[in-house]
Amino acid sequence: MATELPKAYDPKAAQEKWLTFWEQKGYFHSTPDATKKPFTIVIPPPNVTGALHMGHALNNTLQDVLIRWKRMQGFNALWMPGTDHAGIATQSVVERLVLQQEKKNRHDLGRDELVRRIWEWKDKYEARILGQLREIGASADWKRTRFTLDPVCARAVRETFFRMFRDGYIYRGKRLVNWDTHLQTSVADDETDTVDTKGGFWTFKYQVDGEADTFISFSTTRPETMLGDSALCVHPSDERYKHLVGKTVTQPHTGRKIPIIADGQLADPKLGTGCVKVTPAHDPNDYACWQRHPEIAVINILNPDGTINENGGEYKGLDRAKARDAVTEKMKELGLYIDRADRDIPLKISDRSKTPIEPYLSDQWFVKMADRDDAKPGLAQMTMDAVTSGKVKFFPERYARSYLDWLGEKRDWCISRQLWWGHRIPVWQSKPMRDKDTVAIAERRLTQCSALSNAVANERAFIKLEINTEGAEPTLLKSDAGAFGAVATATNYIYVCLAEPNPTAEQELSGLGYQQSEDVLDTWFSSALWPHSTLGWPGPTLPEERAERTAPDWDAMRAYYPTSTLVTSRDIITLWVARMVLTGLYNVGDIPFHQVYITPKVLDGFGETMSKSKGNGVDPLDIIDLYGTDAMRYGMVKLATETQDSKLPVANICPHCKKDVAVKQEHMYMRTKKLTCPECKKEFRPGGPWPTEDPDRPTAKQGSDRFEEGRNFANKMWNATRFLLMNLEGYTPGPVKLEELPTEDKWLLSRLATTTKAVTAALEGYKFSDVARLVYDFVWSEFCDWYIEMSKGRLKDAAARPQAQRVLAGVLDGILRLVQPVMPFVSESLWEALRDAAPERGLPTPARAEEAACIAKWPSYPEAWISADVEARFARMQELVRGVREVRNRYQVDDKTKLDVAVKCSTDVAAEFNALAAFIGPLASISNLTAGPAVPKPKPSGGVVRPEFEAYVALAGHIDEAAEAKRLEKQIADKKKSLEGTKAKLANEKFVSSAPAEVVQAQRDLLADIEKQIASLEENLKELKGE
RNA sequence: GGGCGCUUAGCUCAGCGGCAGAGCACUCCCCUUACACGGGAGGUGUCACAGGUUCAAAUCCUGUAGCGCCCACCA
Repeated sequence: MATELPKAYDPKAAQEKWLTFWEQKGYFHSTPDATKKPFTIVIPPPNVTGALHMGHALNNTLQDVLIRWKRMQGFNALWMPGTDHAGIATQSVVERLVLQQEKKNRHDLGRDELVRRIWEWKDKYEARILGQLREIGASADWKRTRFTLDPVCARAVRETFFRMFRDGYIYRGKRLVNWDTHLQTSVADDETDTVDTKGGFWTFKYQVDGEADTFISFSTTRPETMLGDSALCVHPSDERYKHLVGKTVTQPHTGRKIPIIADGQLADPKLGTGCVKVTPAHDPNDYACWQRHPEIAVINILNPDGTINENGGEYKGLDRAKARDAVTEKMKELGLYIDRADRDIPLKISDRSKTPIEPYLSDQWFVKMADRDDAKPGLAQMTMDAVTSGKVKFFPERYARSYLDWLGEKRDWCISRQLWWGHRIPVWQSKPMRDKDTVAIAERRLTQCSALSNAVANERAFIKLEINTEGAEPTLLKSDAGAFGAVATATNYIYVCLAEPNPTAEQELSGLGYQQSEDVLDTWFSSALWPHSTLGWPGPTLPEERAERTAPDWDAMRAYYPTSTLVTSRDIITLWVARMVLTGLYNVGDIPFHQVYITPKVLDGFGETMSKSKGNGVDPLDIIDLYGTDAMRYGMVKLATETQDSKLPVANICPHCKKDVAVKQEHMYMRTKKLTCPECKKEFRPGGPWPTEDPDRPTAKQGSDRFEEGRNFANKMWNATRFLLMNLEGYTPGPVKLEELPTEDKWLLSRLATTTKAVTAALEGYKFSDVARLVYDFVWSEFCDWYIEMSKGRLKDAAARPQAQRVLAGVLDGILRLVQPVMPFVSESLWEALRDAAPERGLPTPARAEEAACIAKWPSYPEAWISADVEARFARMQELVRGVREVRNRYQVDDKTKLDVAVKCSTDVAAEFNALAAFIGPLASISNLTAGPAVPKPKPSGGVVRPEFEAYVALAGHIDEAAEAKRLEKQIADKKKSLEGTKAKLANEKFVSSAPAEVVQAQRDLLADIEKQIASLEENLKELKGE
């Protein structure tokens, strides 16, 4: 009969059981279904490097809450899971591994072998990450799992590149990029860190040509770049140098003549000597200066590995640091050295290799973002319009601004990366050609390639000429010694882009000496396509495919695109969100999602962002292990307030003696890898993202009391259900008629209806924290604390029992539904228990329960159940009960005198008690009203006892009369003060006329209340004094 | 330098015009047959600071300070 549950909820058993069950049932697999409205979320694909962290836990929990909720609401819910290949991050991890284990670098391995190793590595870590996602309860459609290098994604990437190339959005150009000399690749700005480093501030001078006695001095933090100087620059209004502008100096190391120019943006008269050297190829500001002064040269002096190249003359081959010393030394020898001062300089460091970044001029591919002259849309503007028009909405709204501001700059997007791991750029490039005739010949040759011509005719290949004869495009310039000014070298190219792999055409191209670009695409290029590439875009692309548009993937695209909500973190609004909107509009002609919810950030206990490099991360699996998945999820939902970031202080739990050892900030900064337990004095390694185990020292798990709330909550529901199951003997389903129910039932149903409505509204507004709070308060403070207590009496009464059982089962049913999106495991466990005992249940009319909570219908209750009147009466009753308890607790009143309370306290209250006669039965069963020690004894007083019970207290005679009198007097004085304030308020005409009627009424009630209280207190005081 | 947040109880955070709140921690009482991951009661606050608007400000406005994040920049 009644199932007997264990006394406490065991999260581990439940988790394993339900994960398996859900999967077997296939609840989370979605297929296109015309009868249901779709609700789609694509996961922000986690990098295949490393493990999940707290940020993932937060982000994915929230997505899962939305998906589970919408699924219950009857939507065709699809949560598309997957992972990202994360170009640099992944490649450098594997490169490092290979270097450690085999002492080989990537060039030793070769491209194919390295890529093969990375795939191997990826398979392993992807499985781990997906496993972790599954463990946090993610109800994703695992059958659709995607990876950004999957064939479906590759196809979409290639198609996008092809179209953009064809439409003139993608071009090749030279840019100063952040060059990682160690990994020999460019890295994005966000993949660098800027750290203050001790450096120097050198001042040198050059002699002005033709004027033996005239010198001009300048300062620099990087003397070695003097080898690449192509000008000196002063401020145009700087009187000190005005007469020198237009003259030249001879750079002593290279013998190059360089001009003195004036540029108001580059030179700051107040800084240093007011004169600055210009190295366009190795400094972003100088590069910008060159763009304003194209007459000066751009001289690259570095090899990709960071050594000086042939442009550095005799310094060729030297490492940067050695070159710096040598260059400085030479200046000393020439008597051109002035001084050197210590200075902290901001040094850009590559996130991946931890080596200094070198600004470096190189060939890159770009996506043009600016407006266009032709009819085609400007990509940035188009992407902005999607948000300004309200088609894509941000929650919280303010984040739309970061999006718009960034796009507003319309800066071109550099999409090439000098890596091996990623989508290779599908462009074949000719050798540079000197003149137009050569180009014409080359063009003609291309037309003789049959496979290629065929592809061109089918719009599956595109040929583009890049004519630079006029020097329109910046090229790497080397000025001849003794002359300055740009000498444009003619560099004409033919580029061929293939829309899909085409071995024959590729063979033809290579026969003509064309080479495929070595570069791969920026990871964000493939992530940008995620919402549509994972759904099968571009669908049929070949003519024969287009003829029959029946491919299943194409159906998915039509069924689920645009997706509903994107849940992501604020720091990739520009890198990712904006670009998804861009490619969605460009490729599909529609936005990728309707709403973007930006999650808060989980910070460490000291308010800093968690990161691997800081070593302050927390492993969600530690939390799950200690408190259970539901508790972890509840904690995440609870902290997701209006994007208020939230600190998560943690303690290491000593693996030897289980004592909590607080994490200190210095552990983090020093990356402490060893701690001694203050309790058992044994050593352990603090918890955190350490890559390997330490055999000598076990690693501590990390805990945080912030997850206790969720754990306790799960247990509370568990036991509430347990209580019900113990009292379900003889249960019969039956409809519930509100008007026939006792007040406490009406109250409970009113609260249930209110809560359900509020929870639904909170979910709709992405107010996750409210969801957790609302459910918690209703379950704990209302259902358990009051209703269950009051039901105990009725369950013993044969007449009242059936009704009480139905209400209990019905409300619990609603609770399990409400809590399911947040705490699916405990909900499912209790759903099962309840199903066995009361398969038919529910309010107002019972029905057979669904086979699982996760597919149960989302609840909603009649609006008519919500009654302010009932809730107010119940609230007053609670107040009275609390008053009684307080008196009893403070003065240790025994059971026998309990009734006296009602009689001896002020007559008004007694009357109220009588008016609430309907509650007397239920009241009696609230344990604390009936139980209590037999012997009354006085207790030290403190605080305020509700005035309505003062009479009783006085009569009880168990008190320190002098102290009580004093306390009463103070209370009376306080009350009088507050009475004056309220009177003044009500006497104020402006208040009475301008405040809302209910507010004024509340003040009047308050006034009356205070007056009554004062009278009562004064009465008590009199009695106490024996007057 | 530009932008966006934050500052409320010992800790972590809600509240965002109308009698200062929750969880944890703390004090006292209670192993009352759902739950000690529990029950009952209690204490705890110049709502960062300074001005202003308002009958009324933790809440709105202005400024100041401290903290955090993003973006630019620092020869």
